[in-house]
Amino acid sequence: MAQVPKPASRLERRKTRTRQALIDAARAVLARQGMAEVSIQELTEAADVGFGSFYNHFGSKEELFHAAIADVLEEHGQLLDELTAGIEDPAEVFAASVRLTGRLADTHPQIARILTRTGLPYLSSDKGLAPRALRDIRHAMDAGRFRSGNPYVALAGAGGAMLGFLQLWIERPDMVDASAADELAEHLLRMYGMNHEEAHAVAHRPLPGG
Amino acid sequence: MAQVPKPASRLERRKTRTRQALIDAARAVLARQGMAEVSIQELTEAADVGFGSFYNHFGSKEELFHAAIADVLEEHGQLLDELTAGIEDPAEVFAASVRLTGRLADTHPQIARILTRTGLPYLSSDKGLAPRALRDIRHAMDAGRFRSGNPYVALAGAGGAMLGFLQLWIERPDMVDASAADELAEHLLRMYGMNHEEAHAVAHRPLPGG
DNA sequence: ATTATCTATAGATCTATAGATAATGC
DNA sequence: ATTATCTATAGATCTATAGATAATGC
Repeated sequence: MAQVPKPASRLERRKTRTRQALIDAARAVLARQGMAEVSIQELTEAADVGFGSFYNHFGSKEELFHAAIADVLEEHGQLLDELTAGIEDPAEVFAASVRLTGRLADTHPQIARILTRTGLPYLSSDKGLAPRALRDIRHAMDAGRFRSGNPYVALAGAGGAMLGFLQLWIERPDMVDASAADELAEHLLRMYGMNHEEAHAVAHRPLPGG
Repeated sequence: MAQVPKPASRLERRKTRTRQALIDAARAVLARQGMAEVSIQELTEAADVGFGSFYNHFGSKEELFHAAIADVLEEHGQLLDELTAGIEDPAEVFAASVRLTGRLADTHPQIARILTRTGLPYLSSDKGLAPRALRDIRHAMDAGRFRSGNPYVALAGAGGAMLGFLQLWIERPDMVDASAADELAEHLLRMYGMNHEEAHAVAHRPLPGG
């Protein structure tokens, strides 16, 4: 579902469709259960694709799941880029990303579940969400909005806290809501050195995209 | 390895030993690879136990891995309880737990790896580390050391940040060290409402147990 | 003519159980 | 005599490939 340059020939398009059907099936599985509890057979059936076609696209189940996770991370990363494109204050860009990602448990439960299940090891990936978050943190540090420090450590902390928050929301939906995501953003701003007032203000400005 | 009342008869002791051998083998596997990539056969061989004995103790691989994770969480939870037993200030108890847990990547790499691989879903478990962390957070809130709020949300954030930190240390050991764990604790204290000075002080007091 | 997809299957696991063996209890 | 462990194996998957079919390109 992550956006890609349009395929050239009809043959290419068919190939892409088959591949995406497999990825979509893998995403559905990832949101529900572990990658272990599914056979390639079941995946191709869910994708409505012949069993043998699987090997035209992926060498193993792991490869498919990896592609599916990359697809999810890229999709959400692009969405965040679009929604925050108009924001000037780099601290607010970061805060808005946190608030929007925190809301995923409600707005895009599939993505939220995939993130909590598989996200941690991707916090130091060079594709998807991690490099974007790193960029935003660096911008905020350079602009003097965040106390400067090691941006990787900052990212690991913020990203981990985000995943913990989503995990809680998914497991105990009665205990968390969208305003809690705003508070999480506020907390993280404070963690990066902002004072209480300003952190509160920045984390409660109007949010793009609803 | 988590401590248990001593077994009664010699028969009981033998049974316990077999069970623990399986759990230890599972822990070694969990630190290295996913639970999927190992057969029961390989686990019993690693434990030096007859294949059939597995089913005397566990109904499935998942059951064994669950027991192994509980074992790890309980072991580290007990260690933290012992080491922080002499600390009066509840904020310092919390900070010391964070600092000690952050150091696991260096002091107990197996435990650290197991936590990053499997810890997130156990953040709302009622056994192991989660209930202890919740207790400490509540104490600190009751004592007015932390700004009060929803302790579950606080735990999810802190626990997630911890896991992200361990993940980073494991993957990029050049980028993190023990003092970074102290800074993480300081950041979390700030997140819970402490001012900069005091957070710094509390997160840098002498640490029990080395 | 080329390329992707589909169907069918051989061979390789892997799990769960049955029955035999060894250790402990009394 | 009882209980746990061990060995061996039947049956059930599951993966990877070979060969046939269908769709597209030229």
